[in-house]
Amino acid sequence: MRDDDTGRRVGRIVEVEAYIGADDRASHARFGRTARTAPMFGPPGHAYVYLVYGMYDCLNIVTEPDGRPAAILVRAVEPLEGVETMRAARAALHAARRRARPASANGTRIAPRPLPDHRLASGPGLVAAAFGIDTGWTGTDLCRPGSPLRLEAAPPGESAPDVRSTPRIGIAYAGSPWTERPWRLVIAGHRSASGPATLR
DNA sequence: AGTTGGATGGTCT
DNA sequence: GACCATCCAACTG
Repeated sequence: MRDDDTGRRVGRIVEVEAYIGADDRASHARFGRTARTAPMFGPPGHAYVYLVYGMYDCLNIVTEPDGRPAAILVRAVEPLEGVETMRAARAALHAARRRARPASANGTRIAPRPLPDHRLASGPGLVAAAFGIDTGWTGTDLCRPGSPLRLEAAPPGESAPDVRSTPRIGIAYAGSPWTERPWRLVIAGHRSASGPATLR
């Protein structure tokens, strides 16, 4: 959840990916400890946020003890509270993208279908956009009570979700066996998971 | 419903 | 100078 004067935003993490160790050829840590990846080397429970494709920020949770590079990429979140704040935060991104692309050849533009609440944060770049997270959040303690950005336990009594594992997304460059490692974890069939409906 | 190409800038060789 | 832990509009069928 994000809990500060920008508006309280709460969501349930429904999809993550694990990047573990310097030998993981899909991990940023494959280059060793650099200025960018230093946060991955610990301490655990803190945020590692990076910019990808020049436009999208991605939120990671550092996992292993100090000195060992590992993190969990938060790929999708089910919005629970602060939906309007998330929508507004995403609007800025939308506007920027629309500016970047010229109108179609005949000049018409089809109005995009309104985005349903459950799809507001269904992708790693969208999670960061909806929660207003950028690289400046790197190092934030996500486990400290009262932190403006933090993890909370699931509500007590909530039944354990049906979690499925698949290969990780967008890492073809890593090669075998890293491309096949089943280190993407999703709540089975969840409508807020990333990707087209047919792949959820 | 599935595919394609472009935006965009930090990071690493 | 090449690549990229992405996303969406605009295509095709």
